[in-house]
Amino acid sequence: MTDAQTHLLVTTRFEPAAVEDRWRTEWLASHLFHAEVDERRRPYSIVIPPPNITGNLHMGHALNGTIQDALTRYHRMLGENACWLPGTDHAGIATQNVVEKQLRAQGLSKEQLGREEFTRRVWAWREQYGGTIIEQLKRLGCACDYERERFTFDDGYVRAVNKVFVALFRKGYIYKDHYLVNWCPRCATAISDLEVEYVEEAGQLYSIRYELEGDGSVTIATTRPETMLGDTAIAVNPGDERYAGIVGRTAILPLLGRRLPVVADERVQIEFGTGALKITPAHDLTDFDIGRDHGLDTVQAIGPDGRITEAGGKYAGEDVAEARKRVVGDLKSAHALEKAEDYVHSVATCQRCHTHVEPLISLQWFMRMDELKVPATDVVRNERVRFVPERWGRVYLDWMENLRPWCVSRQLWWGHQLPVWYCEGCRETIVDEAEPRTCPSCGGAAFRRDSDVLDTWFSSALWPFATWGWPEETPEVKYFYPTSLLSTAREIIFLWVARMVMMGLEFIGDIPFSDVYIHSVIQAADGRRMSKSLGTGIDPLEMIDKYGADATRFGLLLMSSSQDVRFSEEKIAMGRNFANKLWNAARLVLLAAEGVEAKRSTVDQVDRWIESRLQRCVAELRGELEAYDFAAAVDTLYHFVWDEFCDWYLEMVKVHLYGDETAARQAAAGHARYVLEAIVRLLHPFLPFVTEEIAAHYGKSPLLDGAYPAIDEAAVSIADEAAIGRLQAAVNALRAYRAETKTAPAVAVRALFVSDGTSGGETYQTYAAVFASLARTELSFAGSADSAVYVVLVPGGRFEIATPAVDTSAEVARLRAQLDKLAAEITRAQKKLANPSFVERAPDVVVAKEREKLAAHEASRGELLARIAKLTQP
RNA sequence: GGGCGAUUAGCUCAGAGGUAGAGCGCCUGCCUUACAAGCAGGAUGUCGCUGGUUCGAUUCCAGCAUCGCCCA
Repeated sequence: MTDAQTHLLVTTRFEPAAVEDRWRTEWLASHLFHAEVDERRRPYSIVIPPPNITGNLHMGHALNGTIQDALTRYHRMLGENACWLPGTDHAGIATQNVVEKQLRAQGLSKEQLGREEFTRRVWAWREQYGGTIIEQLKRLGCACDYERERFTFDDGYVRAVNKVFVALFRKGYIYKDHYLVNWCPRCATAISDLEVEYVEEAGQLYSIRYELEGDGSVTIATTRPETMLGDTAIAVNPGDERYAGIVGRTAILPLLGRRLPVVADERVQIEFGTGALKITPAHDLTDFDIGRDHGLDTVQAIGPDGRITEAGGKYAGEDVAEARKRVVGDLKSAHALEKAEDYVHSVATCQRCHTHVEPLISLQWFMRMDELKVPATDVVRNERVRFVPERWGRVYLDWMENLRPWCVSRQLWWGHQLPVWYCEGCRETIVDEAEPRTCPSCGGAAFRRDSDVLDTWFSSALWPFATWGWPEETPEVKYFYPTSLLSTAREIIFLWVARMVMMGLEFIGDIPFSDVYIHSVIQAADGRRMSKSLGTGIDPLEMIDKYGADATRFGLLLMSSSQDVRFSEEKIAMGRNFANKLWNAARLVLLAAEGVEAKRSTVDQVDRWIESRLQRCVAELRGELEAYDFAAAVDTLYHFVWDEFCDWYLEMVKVHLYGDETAARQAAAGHARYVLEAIVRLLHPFLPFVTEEIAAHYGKSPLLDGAYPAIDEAAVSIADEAAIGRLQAAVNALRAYRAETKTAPAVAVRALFVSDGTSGGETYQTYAAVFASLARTELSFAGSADSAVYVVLVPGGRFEIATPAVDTSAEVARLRAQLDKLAAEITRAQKKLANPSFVERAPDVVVAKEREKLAAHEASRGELLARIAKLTQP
């Protein structure tokens, strides 16, 4: 016996930890996951949605990683040239915040260090911690092409970003403008709409009276009274009769005395508050639009530091909260405050630091989306880019329709600095990929670079092609682009997916991926969001430690769904149990089939049956994978392996494996090996470690280099399935009989089969040994039935069981109970068939099936009645 | 305010126009020589409510209720 076989023999429990470490090392050392351009093979490529370098693996990453890995391995085994490219995102604000926090702990600020030194520190931080999440993906078993790992801030990537910026600028899509942006006073930068989180807060709705010049007044309602310092008009809806008379008049701003025109605008909601709206163009988007359309003044009352500006008169320098208090107090004193009611409203906050966001007019760089979004909308509408589940395609389209210009500049130090220079001589703006030597306008040679950096998503948008080496014309771009799939979380639809599609179409002239799979959000077990701050997060690495990576992957896939799901540790435990089951099945087969090669055999009906079932399993599985239905795929395999292969096939085949006939033993062992090897390959994309470990025992590792089992329709046999199905039903009936009659496990039962003239008996005769082994029942097929007092109905007839100690009344009760059930079924079927509408309008197959059922039940009832009559004879 | 999704066994979730399923948990019996992370057997449901379509609805449609998510 070899060492490997000894190991098999003694390891009755699969221990993941050591096995996983060994294979991970082996796979990486042998460059198994690396893919090269190969025109002769069909490419299958995935670029990972790059996690932040500040990130740690959470459940979402783990699920997404498992999905991408399963698909990568699956396609690789289908013979495609699969490449899954990993990498990370430099994550502007997030990373800057992390490093600033670290500096603060040392009593330092980034201003003290200066930009250059600060950037150097961030790079140092990145060197130390930025690779964490990629290492964690390795623990999950992810078959990424780690040799191709990219970072959104590596040198080549910077070139791609600059090239894109310059090109879009030259096309006129990128421009500089004063516009209202979301400003985070704490982060001191503009942030995008998508980085704003709306939080319900208890506040107050203030009604403030503005006197009109001449006579009268108008009352407006606002939740932010301090913004009145920036008011430049009052607006009412033109259809609002209450205010028809005041349009065109002038109101006086309380406290400051500024004169405000009263304008009419459709955008004012008649129902809200009093129906009259104060207009603060510098601090509200609707007001900004109204102001622009009516040519109103813009007064910036709140500055970038979140404090009242000089325009706010005596309130200048106060922060927003203080100013609100004082303004309200002063309004009260001036009798301009009519009322203040409690009011719950949603407040814009910064997703990163939860500071209240101030809409602020500011000079920023914008990107116009009007032209770019047209083709990007088309490709989703005509399904060249397909969303799964498809409803997310509509979400994408809705968002695209309402796109506003994208503010791409950020006032940060960590990020892609704009490729924009200003001539120190003539103030000329020069946009180019490299610093200019001389000013094209004045010939000067001194420049100042724009200090802003680009929104992180500007660079992420290039990920599907910049990762393959663009703007170089690399073979990779040609071969692996468009990629096959982007698998991601739903919030990413806006952040990345949409922008990747626009950029891909613009710069490569083709879609970045054909499929977009949006995976489930995994919530905490109690239905809350999984989050570190709530303490509801569960670390996938802990699950890997506890149950193994295979089990974690299996559980996550089982949880995945087309909707949100709650985390279920039970499902991971199922994965562990399943891996263990597979391991033990492999032990049985490999030890029993020692020295026998895998060899398909069709002599035995049981062998043909499992082959037929295997084919159905493969067909089902393939369909489910094509549909990205991972939970179903994993469930299909689970039940095939456990219920059919282990519980039935292996149990039945033991008769031969442990039997005396060499030929039958060899055939059975060869076929069992053949099926086991197919199963191992089928499971490999989901449970890579345990399957590799098993395959190594018969010298077929690495599995990735092998083929995925193909469908062989010819091997599906309805007749064999029917025959073995009857055998299973008969064994089940005998087991139920044993349980009902409390027959001790050690007691063998003797049963006489009496045929009802239909098929079934032949199989029972052939597999009498199976009954002995699975139901501890010795069958006979000839003899007298007279002594039989117990009856077990089975397909094709009945078993009559003679037992020395006959309990007639118990048996009659048992049969009567069966009779009751049958009677209910018969009544139901009769009723249905008696309904003329049913017989006329239901499909013929359905009616025929109902008739068959009725006939079968009536026959069984006959059997039962006869036995009861016999038993109750005096 | 607009949109999307959910409501099925004690729990977590599948499912499908034709007699309701899985895993876990529960009950009974088994350390049967692959596996007690196992084997065999068993119990459990007005499929959220109200209407409609249909021969037939838990499944399709409408409305309602409750919960969740996204967008504003």
